Amino acid sequence: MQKEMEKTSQEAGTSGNMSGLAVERKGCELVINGISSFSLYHTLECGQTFRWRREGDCYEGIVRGRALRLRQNRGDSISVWIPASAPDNEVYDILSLVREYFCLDSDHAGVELRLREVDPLIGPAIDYASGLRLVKQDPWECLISFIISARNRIPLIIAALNKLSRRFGRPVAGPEGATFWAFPGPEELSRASEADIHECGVGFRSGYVLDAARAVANGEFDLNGLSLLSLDEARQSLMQLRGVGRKVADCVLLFAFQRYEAFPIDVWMERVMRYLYFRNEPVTLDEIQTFARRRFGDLAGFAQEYLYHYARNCLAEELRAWTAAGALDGHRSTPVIPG
DNA sequence: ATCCAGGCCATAA
DNA sequence: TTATGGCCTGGA
Repeated sequence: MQKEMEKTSQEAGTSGNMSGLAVERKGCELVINGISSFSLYHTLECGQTFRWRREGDCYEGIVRGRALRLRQNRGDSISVWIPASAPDNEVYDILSLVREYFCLDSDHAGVELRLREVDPLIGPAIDYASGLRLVKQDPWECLISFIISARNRIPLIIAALNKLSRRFGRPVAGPEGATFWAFPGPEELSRASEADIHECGVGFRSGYVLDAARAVANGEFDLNGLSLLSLDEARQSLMQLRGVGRKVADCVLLFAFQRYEAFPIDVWMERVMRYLYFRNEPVTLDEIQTFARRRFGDLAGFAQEYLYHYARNCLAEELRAWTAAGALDGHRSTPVIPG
């Protein structure tokens, strides 16, 4: 096993991106050192995912049907729980899963550096959440998650996704005898009735979820095929699904298909962009989109996550006061006419 | 109580 | 093509 890990470390170090991961197996955990700028907290609590949960100083979740438990160590290092008696090949699978999901081999410090260079205003957001990485989510779970996110709140979204998993997903053995519930696949969900889904707290989006499940399950909608399309084509394709508009489509493309040029704009992003970049200028949503793509280019998605997370956690009061003061009135494409 | 929260859809001009 | 109202739900 030690040899296998050394080999892994070497491969990572010579893979062309100089990631230089060093992996070590220690009893029940796999320690991964030398990650290029990594914060488990910011990565899992910035809002891109919904189903990871914090347990003490660990985060637990399911990736590709496997239960994972992770902990951040000092510096850019994490530990991954592994069964003490796991054979080498299983440990290797877990390592591969974590590496891929968190994109551990990417030069994230370089991403942060480039963003700071192209935009001085984003500095504070990166200072606050340095190590925030975009993860590689399962496209199906990501799609349903963001359909449910429409006109909804995070605690309710989480509750709905967990209920769906508990009811329609498969149980997965986790650390220390714990049971995790995998998110149900399109086939499993397509066998549910709209009433079943509604009972999970999905609300008026229940029909959208069931439609999507059926379309994907019967092959009418090719989710994996999206990776072959251009960003615009893939977005148009996703938006043919009921319940999927521009914002939800961009979230799926960014979080599941690594289309880092995507820049999803929700109410928080609209507020923070107007506040930081267009303080007293009238701009439309489209103009904000265009501005972001031009300024951040192929790193727009990263910029979006830093700004979104920063806005919610650091600027909430400021933004509330600003909008309450009527700052947005008259600064949209169509001014509100009283009376 | 009324309002609103990580949008989208169906109408209407 | 762009502007409005309504929508499950539950917490303030």
